[in-house]
Amino acid sequence: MSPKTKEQFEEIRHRSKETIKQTAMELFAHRGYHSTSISKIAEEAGISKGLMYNYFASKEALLGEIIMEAVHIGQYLLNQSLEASDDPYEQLEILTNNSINWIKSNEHYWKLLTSLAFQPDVQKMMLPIMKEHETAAIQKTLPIFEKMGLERPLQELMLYSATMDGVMIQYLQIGDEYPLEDMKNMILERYKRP
Amino acid sequence: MSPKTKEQFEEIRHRSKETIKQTAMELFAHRGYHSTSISKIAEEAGISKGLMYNYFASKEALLGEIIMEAVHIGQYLLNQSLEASDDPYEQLEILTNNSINWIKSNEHYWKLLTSLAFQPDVQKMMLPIMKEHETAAIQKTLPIFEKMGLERPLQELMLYSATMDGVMIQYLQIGDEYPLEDMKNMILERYKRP
Amino acid sequence: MSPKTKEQFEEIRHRSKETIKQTAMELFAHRGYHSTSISKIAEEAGISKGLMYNYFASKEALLGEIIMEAVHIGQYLLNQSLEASDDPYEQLEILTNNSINWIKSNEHYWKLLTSLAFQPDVQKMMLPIMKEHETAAIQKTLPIFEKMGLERPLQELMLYSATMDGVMIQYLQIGDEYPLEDMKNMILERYKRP
Amino acid sequence: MSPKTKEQFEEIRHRSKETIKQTAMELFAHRGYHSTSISKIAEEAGISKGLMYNYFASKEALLGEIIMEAVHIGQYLLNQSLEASDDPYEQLEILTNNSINWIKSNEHYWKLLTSLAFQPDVQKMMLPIMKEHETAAIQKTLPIFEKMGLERPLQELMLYSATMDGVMIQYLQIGDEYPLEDMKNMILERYKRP
DNA sequence: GATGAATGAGGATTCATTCAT
DNA sequence: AATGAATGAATCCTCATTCAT
Repeated sequence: MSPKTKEQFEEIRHRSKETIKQTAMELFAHRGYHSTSISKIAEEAGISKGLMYNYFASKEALLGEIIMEAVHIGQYLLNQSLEASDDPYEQLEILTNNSINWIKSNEHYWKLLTSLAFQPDVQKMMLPIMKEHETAAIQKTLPIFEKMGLERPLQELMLYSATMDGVMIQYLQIGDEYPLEDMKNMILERYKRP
Repeated sequence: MSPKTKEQFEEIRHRSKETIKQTAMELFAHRGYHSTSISKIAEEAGISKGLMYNYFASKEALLGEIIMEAVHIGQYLLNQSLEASDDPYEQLEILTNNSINWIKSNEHYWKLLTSLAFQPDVQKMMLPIMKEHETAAIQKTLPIFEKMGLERPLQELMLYSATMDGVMIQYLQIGDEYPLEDMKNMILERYKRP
Repeated sequence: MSPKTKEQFEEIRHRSKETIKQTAMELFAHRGYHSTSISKIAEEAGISKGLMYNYFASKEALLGEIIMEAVHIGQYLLNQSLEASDDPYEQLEILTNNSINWIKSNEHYWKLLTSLAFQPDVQKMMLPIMKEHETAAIQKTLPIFEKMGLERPLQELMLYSATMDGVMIQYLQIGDEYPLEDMKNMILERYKRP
Repeated sequence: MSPKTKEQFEEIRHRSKETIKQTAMELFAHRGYHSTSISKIAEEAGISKGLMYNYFASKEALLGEIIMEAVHIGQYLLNQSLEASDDPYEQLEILTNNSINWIKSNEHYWKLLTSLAFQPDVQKMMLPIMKEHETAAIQKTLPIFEKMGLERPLQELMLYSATMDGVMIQYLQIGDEYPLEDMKNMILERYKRP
């Protein structure tokens, strides 16, 4: 008889949103953003098409929230790595380890993000967010290479970042056969304390 | 007025196909595969929608031919680099230079290819081709690193390849501000004749 | 803390219904019946969507009640005008004045009613009510023109009514720039005591 | 074997567009703009839903073209009436006759236009067109009342126009039982040569 | 009385593809 | 070879209405 409390509604909303986001993320990652229909998401999430729109204003908005979540995780990961130590060599090792571990256990996210990063029509929406995030990431990461006393720290950072990107991308393409650990060790070999 | 010979017809057909492929490629690269309609391609190429289907069985087939072309160019590039010298250090330098130059002057192709490579729905179609090509490329490139006398030539090749991929991808994302030459030099620095 | 009496419940219920009706009426008038969603009405009225259905069986029923209210006001207006005098010239003057004043101070109602009156899909529902009301109105108004001793009182009534409708409609379309008073005076000029 | 000529395509296009416009106009008039779905129009016109969009960019664009057509007819009617004579009394008589005859034989158009004129959401689109047309109509019609030597020609024009609107609207509501001819004669009675 | 989550039918629109000429 | 009209399935999205609490 008594109506549901605000907290109950809050709880329901939260759970539904998370379910939808999770389902959508996996589908987007597996089949591509454009090739995943709202119908499919709803079906897979076990809800009605209409309910989607109770939680997300549009397919694009849903994607937006998923991306934001990934960006925030990325930021958290970076911050955590930097805070774990003051020594640049350790920082880089931790950052590299964290990144690779995170990728390994969250392939979905990265499959999705890379697929989006290269789709021109989606880029328009992601680009501002990504650019901002990237700038912040560079500013935070650059000190590592500066403290290492390298000659051209920015270039070193860029090469490190390109290599990490390349490795991750190839891992995503190839799968578990990819010698991720070997690659990681070879990368870290380069930035060893002299 | 003279009736066209079979060769002339072939020639016309070939040129039309090239025009369409070129147009489609640019549109795909600029706007994304899914966001580019057959109508738009036909319009841009100055032909009718119907004629498109005279040349290509489907939108997917058109995409397929574009991809194949890129793959062949990649193979040609690799072969050329390898044939230019017997010395592994020179070979790698030439290969690296060729790759980077080719990317710089054919951004369209690579934007498209990378965008496709990460779209799961397109991957299904590309993957067999790409896998085969990749295997062939590894077989051809591996000797370079072997001849260099490196400890683990395959891993070195994979890291080289990942780094090149990462650099190219970042260049495509960032554009002319990206220090492509710097990156190239830093990469080659690593594989210097001892 | 005293339990509410039946009358108090009735009173609360009545006030809630009035609030909803008023809100709905303004939204319908401003944005159109089809373009106004139940959600919007509920939100604007500060209640839940579900509660709406506690008061009104459907969107159509809500509309129906709004229309009925307007019809009743029209009837009241007409009766009041007729009762104010026995002299037909005075009666017509009062009726004309009342009508115009009422329109001026209740634009919402009339905007809505005219918009509805011309929407074929709504007409089906309104028509019986309107027809009945119209017949009653004619029966009540006709004596005015008969008492004036005009040759063809019914036709005179119809022309009067058409003119009033036209004036009101143009006023609703044009707004305060419309010379409503001038029009009124010109109309009354025609039905002056000889 | 030979492909269709440009003229043939032109002809087909023209016929299809007209069919769609005609069908849509009748449906809009009978059932209301919002209550008429593209599906229904296509079905009634005997074509596929998709074809609609080959000819009209959207439902709204289709409506727009129908409205423009009506506006042009109105302008033509007015011009023709004015050109038929120099005598204002004759001009008004011809205009009145023309208007009423046109309404009688084109109920659809006027049902649609009046229904649209009062739907707030459609108004946004129609208003600029209608306003412009109205201003032009007033400028053309005003001289009639001026030449008649009436005291306040603009007001007379407005009352005439309101009356005509009212008569037409009531005719549309009531149908053939409405004494259209009587009304017309009574109106013209007022503007008789002294 | 009261809430808002959930439904699902229906609507506008897009687009790869076919086909008569 | 060439055209573009025509199709219809699929897509995103809206919204009146129901219902468990």
